[in-house]
Amino acid sequence: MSNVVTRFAPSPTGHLHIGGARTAIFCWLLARHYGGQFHLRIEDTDLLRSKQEYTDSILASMRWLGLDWDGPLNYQTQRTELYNSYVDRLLETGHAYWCSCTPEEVEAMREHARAHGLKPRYDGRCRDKNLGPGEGRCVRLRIPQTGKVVFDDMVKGKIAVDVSELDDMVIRRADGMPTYNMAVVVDDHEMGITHVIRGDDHVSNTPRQILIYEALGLPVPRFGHVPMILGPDRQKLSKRHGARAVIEYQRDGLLPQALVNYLVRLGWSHGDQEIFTQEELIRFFDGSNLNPAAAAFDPAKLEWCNAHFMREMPLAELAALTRPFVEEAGLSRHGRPLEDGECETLCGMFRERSANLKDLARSFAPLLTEAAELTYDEKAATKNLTEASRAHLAALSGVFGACASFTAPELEAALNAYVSDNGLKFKDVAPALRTALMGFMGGPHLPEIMAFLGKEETLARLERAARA
RNA sequence: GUCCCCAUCGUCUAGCUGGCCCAGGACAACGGCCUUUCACGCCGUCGACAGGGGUUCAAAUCCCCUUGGGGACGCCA
Repeated sequence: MSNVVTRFAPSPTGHLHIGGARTAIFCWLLARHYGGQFHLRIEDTDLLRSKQEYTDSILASMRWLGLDWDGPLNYQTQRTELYNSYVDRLLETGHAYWCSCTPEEVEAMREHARAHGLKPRYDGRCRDKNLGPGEGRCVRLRIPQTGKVVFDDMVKGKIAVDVSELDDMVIRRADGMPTYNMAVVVDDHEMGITHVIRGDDHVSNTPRQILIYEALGLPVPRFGHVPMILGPDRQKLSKRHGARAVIEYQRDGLLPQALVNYLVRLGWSHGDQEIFTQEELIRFFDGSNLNPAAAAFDPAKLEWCNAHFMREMPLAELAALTRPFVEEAGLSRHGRPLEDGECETLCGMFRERSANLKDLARSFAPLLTEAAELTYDEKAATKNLTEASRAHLAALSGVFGACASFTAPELEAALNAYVSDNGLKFKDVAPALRTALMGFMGGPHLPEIMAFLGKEETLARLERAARA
């Protein structure tokens, strides 16, 4: 396969959702795999619902996901002249004709057909009237009366539809605007699209579009219809499934590479491999191994995937991405923003305990409040801050106070010395120490916590807990 | 109603040129190990070829039917 050109054609009537994002990813990967081109086309012909802010949002999400596109952005509006030149061509060659039927009349035909158990379709009554343009007249495609439209779908295989299932569809409305199928064919041809990958709700449009290509004498591109994404309950995906816009995942602290990885695996596979780098995705995604069955969206696996990437990525990178969430959470250190090094240290300490950047940032909170502000988990305090353990905390305050450099190794050595010198076991003091330092039974290793807190803050926490 | 598409563990899937599959991996769940805690990690358990007919020495893999899902039948996109 050479010279692969794909496209993603969203309508700017909302933010980019995960279904569209997955389609875009597939298109992008196919183009990148074959060293071809990936174009973006904004289908904004729905004037009422299309908004510039949605176009901007979709573009922002595309960039965030790392899906760069080639060439200029294409808008469908203000190309009616182009579309109509193709319609004219069809009219001239006899592949299309003017129709004076009103929408009401057509609706009546459909009702009639339906009532007789037939396929509701236009009966072609204006086919041979040889009408010209006129008020209220639309243009219809003159489709073959017999035969089948057959195409080999990249994901579903051979699909055949008898032309009797189709009718002479409108390609130009009475108001002069092209219909969707007409515009898509013209655009895809003009853009040199070789592979059309889209949601499988378009399979039934495909034979119609192929008929237009054939009437125009244009080469028909390859089609690939990917199944829609279902909710965890196997129903059509909706907001209540936690399946939202890409921008929302971004706000919740998901990593784009994790979302991409998860979405790609939903409907595509490469053996048993679960985690891919972008390079691997490009190398392996050749348009095969696409699953023809619909897949259910699983938030739990997405979360696992994200947690995985958070653990694997370079710490400095993670820290840079986490910082905005720290600020958003209103966290600071002694009233000043975190330094890069501090943020990185905290990320290293907490990253394997969080599944997204937002939670990661929030998990820093216990280490960023003042000793007096730290809240104790009631159960932990009752259980661990006993009279005996409080005495240990007071003693430990002196032990740590004597540490000069206050580094984790030094603190660990001091703590171990205290334990063994007093004939204790580590667990005789650890729970109390943890409660005093974190406020609850969770978090990183004790010496690391103290090293980050620093001598003053550490002692303040020990003393406060010892008094409690 | 008509047409099109789909069908392996709860979920994502491997398998699909039939035998290596009394079906493999991952997420989730559960149990254990590690461990001061929470996690991570590691080990293990539970768990599926929708049903019925064929074809074949042999079927998850091929064919048919049934059932169950989904989609489409607009001068919407």
